[in-house]
Amino acid sequence: MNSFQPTEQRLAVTLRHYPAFPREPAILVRLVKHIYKRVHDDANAVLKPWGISHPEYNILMMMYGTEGYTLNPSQLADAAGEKSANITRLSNQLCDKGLIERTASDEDRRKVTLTLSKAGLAMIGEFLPAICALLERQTATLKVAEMAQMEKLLKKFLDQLEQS
Amino acid sequence: MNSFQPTEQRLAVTLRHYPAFPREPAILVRLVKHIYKRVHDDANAVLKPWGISHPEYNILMMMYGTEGYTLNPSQLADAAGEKSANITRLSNQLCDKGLIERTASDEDRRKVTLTLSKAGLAMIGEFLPAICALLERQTATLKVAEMAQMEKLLKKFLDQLEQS
DNA sequence: TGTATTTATTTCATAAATGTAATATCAACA
DNA sequence: TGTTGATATTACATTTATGAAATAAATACA
Repeated sequence: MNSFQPTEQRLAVTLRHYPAFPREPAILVRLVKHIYKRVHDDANAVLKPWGISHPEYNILMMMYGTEGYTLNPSQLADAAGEKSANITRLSNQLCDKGLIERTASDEDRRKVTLTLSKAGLAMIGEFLPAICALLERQTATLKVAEMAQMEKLLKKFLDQLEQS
Repeated sequence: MNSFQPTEQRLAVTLRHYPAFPREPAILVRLVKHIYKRVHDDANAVLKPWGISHPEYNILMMMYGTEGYTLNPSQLADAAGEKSANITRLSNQLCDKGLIERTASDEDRRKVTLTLSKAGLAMIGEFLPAICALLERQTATLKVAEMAQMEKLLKKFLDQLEQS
């Protein structure tokens, strides 16, 4: 019934061929992949009317979530989970669209300061209702306690990933 | 201490700016993104000695997990969660490397049959121990019950994503 | 049979992501 | 002060992913 079944089915066969294969970890990794792809596609679809992509949205939201709407590329890379080369490209795009502004920092001239522009702030105000609706829809059947539980478990998973 | 903190911190500020923003759903989506990136990078690193990428690995494993090691591109797209254009490119690469074979189907000549080659099967046998070790490491701190719980919750999440 | 529809796959143009190297500034300290 | 090493950012080349259109075979059915 769901898109995961073909994947899960193949894992069962894999286990018959290779019994040492760790089923649970593999299931989790594959579920995460499926979910990520879906979430990514959905976000792109919702954002299309504003002409921005999901990664661009993430950048904008990380700036929106920063006091003063200002940070520099390396902080942005951390917050958005993108590599620095991607940050350069994405912030160029957003500059071209007039949504953020780039200025050289005075104290440390290696640094660059990125700030949300008025237009960027305005656009966020426009698409946020659609994004909120999407997020609500995507989790409509999940109970609050389930989401909290998932958050806890995913954080533990991420922690372990980063240590290993 | 972990890479998610900057992201979570920004979500807190976002909520002050825009209280209607659904915190839990947003947290989950961002955790999934972080986890996926990490898992993807780790797998690429482990597979590098064999000269294959994570998506190529996924293709090979979906074939390994199929009776007769044979399927056609559209089944493969479903199982691997890749778009069909990607399947063409990836299966071309794997053909070039001699890991899979492509033949025209007799019953339905629109279809193409992809089969794991002897070399492909052999390579899987070689890298599986390293992959198993990776999966075990990545989930070392997770208890069996926690993984089972996460599987259940992630499946429910994915189901909802696909219906909305 | 002939025509229209649907399904399977690929091609091609474009966009997105990544790794590596290059550039520039800063900090430390002899 | 000058030199060294570290850090921040960007540029460039390459790989990877995607969407949309093209091709070709199967199916439905008038």
